[in-house]
Parts: sequence; C-alpha cells; structure tokens
Amino acid sequence: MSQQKVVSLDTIRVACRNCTLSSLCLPMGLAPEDVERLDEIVKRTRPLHRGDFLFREGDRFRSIYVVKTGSVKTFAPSAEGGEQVLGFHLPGEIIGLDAIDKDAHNCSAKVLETSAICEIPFARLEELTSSIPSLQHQMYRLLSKEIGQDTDMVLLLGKKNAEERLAAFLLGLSQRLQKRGLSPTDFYLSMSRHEIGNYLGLAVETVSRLFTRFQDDGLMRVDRKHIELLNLPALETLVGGAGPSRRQQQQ
Amino acid sequence: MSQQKVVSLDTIRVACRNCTLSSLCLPMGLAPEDVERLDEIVKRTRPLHRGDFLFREGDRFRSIYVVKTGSVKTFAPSAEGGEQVLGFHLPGEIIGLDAIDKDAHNCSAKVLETSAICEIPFARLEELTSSIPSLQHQMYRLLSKEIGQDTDMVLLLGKKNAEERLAAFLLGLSQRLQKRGLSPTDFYLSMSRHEIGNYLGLAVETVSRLFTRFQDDGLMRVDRKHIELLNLPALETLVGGAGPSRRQQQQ
DNA sequence: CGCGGAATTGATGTGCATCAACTCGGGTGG
DNA sequence: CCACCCGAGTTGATGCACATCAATTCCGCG
Repeated sequence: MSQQKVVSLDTIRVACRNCTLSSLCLPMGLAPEDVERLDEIVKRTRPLHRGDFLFREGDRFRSIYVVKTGSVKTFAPSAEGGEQVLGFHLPGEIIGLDAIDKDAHNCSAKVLETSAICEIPFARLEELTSSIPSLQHQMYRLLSKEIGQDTDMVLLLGKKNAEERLAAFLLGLSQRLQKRGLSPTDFYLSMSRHEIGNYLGLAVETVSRLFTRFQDDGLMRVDRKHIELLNLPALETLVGGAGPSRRQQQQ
Repeated sequence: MSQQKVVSLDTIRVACRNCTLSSLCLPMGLAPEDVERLDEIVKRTRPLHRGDFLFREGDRFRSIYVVKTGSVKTFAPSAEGGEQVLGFHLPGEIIGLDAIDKDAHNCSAKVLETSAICEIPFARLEELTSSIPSLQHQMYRLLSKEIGQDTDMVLLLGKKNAEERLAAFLLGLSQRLQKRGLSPTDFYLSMSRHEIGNYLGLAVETVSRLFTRFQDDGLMRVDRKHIELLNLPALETLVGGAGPSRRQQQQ
C-alpha cells in the first residue's frame, strides 16, 4: 500500500528467505544447508505494480511464484468474455501450482498493488526435491493443501448464501493476515468490490449491501477499502452455523 | 452394474496394472523395471460394495486409491449436518490426494456400486518417487491436475446456471468414460438425482426438470439411470456459450 | 476543477429453491 | 406370485434470495 523507504536488497533477501522458509519449509525441519540450496534457486524480481501480470493464461509454465509483500489475484476466462476470479494471494502464498499438469498456465495472475514477488524456477525446484525427501514431502503437502482450499471454495459456492460467503471471505482474509503477523481485524482490501463479488459468485451490489448490513449490525466498520472487524465470533457464527434466521441448506 | 462371472485374481491384477499405468505413468515413459517396482507396492482389495467406505473424514491418511471398476463419491460435511458432494470418481481416477497436507482425510469416500479399488500406501509411494524422478514428476502432475479440476468446478458453481451445470456434468462424464474406452454416449448413472443436485449446487427437482427438458429438446434420452446422449455438439454449445437465449454472465 | 470509474442505494424482475402432491419401481414378506 | 410398502423420481404451484436495471453519490486522478 505504501513504501516508506526504498527497500534495500538485503531486506528483500531476508524477507524473501522468510517467505520461502515459511511457505515451503516451516512445518518440516529442513537442514540448514538444504535451505541454502533452496534459497539459491530463488530469483528475486524487482517490485511489481498494480496491473502487472506474473503470467497469463496460456503462457508456458516455467516458475511458481511466492508473494513476499502485496497481493495478487488469479483469474480464468469464463464463458462469453467474462472472467472468474479464482483467488487472492497474500504474502507467503504460492501461485502457479495448477500449471504443472499441462505445462502451461491455465489462469492469469495480476498484481493488485505494489508487490514483491519471488520466482522459483520449477525445473530446478524439481531437481532439488528429488534429492531432498523432506522437501519433496513439503511440495506434496503444498499441492495437497491447494486442493483442500479449492474444496472449501466449492463448498462455499455450492452451499452457502450471500451472507455466509462474505463472512467466510472476511474471516479467511483475517486468518491469513494473522498467520503473517499482520492485524487480523484491521486491514485494507486491495481488490475492488467487483472482484470480491466475482470471486464469491455474487453481484457487486450484493456485496455492497452486505458490507452496509454488516456495519449496521456492528460486525465491522467499512470505510472504502479500509476494513475493521469488530466481532469475529459473530462472523464465525454466520459462516459455520448457516446463519441463524436464514433458510437452512438443501439436504 | 452387473457381474457376468467371478473375476479371477489375474484379471484384477492385469486390470489393476492397467489402471496404475494409465493414471500414474501413461504420459511419461517409465522404465519397465520401475513400473514393476510401482506395481509391487499396490495392494489389491477385494471388490467393495455399494455403501462401503474407502475412508471417512478424519481418518488418518495412509493410502491413496485408484478406481479400477465401478464408481466412488467423495463428500464433506457441510454446515448443519448436510453434506457437499465433492466428486464422482470413475475407473482410472485417483482418490485421497487432498489428505496429504493434514495427514488426515478431510472428506469421506463411499462406493456407489460394486467396485474394484487399488490401494497405494502413500509412504511407500513417496519413497519410490524419491528415487524415480519421472514418477515424482507424474505425482506433481496428478496433484496439479486435481487443482485444475477443482478450478473448473469453481467456475461452474460461480458462473454457470442450472442448465449449463447439468450439461457440463453430462459432458464431463461422457469424456471421462470415453477416456477409459467406454461408450461416451450410452451409460448408467451410479449416483442418485439427489447426489447430482448436491454436487452441482442444485435442488433435486431442478435436476429432474432439466433431464426432462433436455429429453424433450432431443438432446438425450433418459430412462431412470440409463442415459443416452443424442446430441453432444448441442450440449457443448449449452456449456461453453453460456446458453444462447439466457442471461449473460456478470462482468 | 471537472471528469470517470467505483461504490452505494433503491426498484424491479427472475431463476431456482421450496413446498406439496403424486407416480413409479423395486424389494420384501406373506 | 402378488400385495404392500417405501424411497426415488417427477411434476406443479408458490415464494424468495439475489441478479439486474437505474439513478445518485463518492472519490481518485489528470
């Protein structure tokens, strides 16, 4: 969102090492020299800006990307020239794993705000995982986790109403930010209402109305792109419990 | 659906070898001795029957499963005791990859009809992939493919109307059956209307009405669980083109 | 300062869920 | 072998959540 000072190369390096560590290696103990080997294949790219593409649908698959700071959205063309937003990617999160299969990207990735992104050439990563079993296991876990997240999304789109979807979206952001040591209750949305609606399978107007309603109900404070969550437990109730005074789910 | 004769062990072995081959190794050339090593860790299970579980949500993750014959559905609990059907798995398809991350299954897998299933202990598979780079690459591709499929599902649930969803469902089945050398236009549905609706985010009644409509329009013939697709191109138009005389997609 | 896209808010329409009634087929027990 | 039963599927009537249309305001930016 802001950049108080020119970020030194060292800062990037350290931060990037951090993001590599936490995303790829945190849960498994990886020998320090292996971390070093992993670190060596990571390319640091200069800061990217709003609107820049990491890759476009159809591009040959070469690398996966890790968000260091900022945010990225991925989206695929839908029928009739429209697009489906597939995800918003925050610091520490990985982009591009879906391209391994066809060796080509089947979605596009666009930077939402000034962001620092690490690029990891997949061929080299694959060599590395061959010789480091625990890193291989990490890769399997990462891929598997992605499947799990998509499953959550299917559940959201298949079974939840508008209210539940937006509550789930906000809580999801909150938790992911918290994981990175950022405030889980006070943050800025880097994406537009339109993109949120597209992502959640809702119309812009519905998103807008729900923000207003949530605010009126004291669940949150909304000022343009600035969000303050005032009542996380209540939001959790909305998501999990299928909404108190709402229709119950089919089946 | 039927079982003309008791299947001999050899038949199972050969068929299972086939399914392992085609799912895990077909696209990459794998040395014959490596295929042998892979084949050795595959467990053959006796035929399973309608209602049997491969695993339940929460079970410790030990193996992935490959459908040899028959079909399996996977589903996760939704809010309020309901369930979300996550997928139907046909011969040659793999189940359980989503459990690697948490080392526990986060969905259940239930057999829809008498089926033969291969079990592959994941720990042993992982050992194998460490020493066979091309097999490791195959695993990455399989996991990545699964992500791509989930993405398709998100697009379907987020952007398609009832008609498009059912058309996409039928075409999907058709193509997957064809891949296994079965008829792409004449097949039996092993799942109930209820399960189809649940999977597609639709009510049973809507599914039923659409079957009737499609039949009236000459797109297909429906008799109970027996399906004949009479006009694949027309179905494809329904899916891709967002329906000729229908509302256009948002954005 | 003024333009234009983003967001909000209100009014209206509709696709599909829901409710309800009925039919069908398959399995069971007498 | 048939009568019964029960769950699955179909069909029709109604309602509602959310999309769509329309008008206005708001803010960012040149």
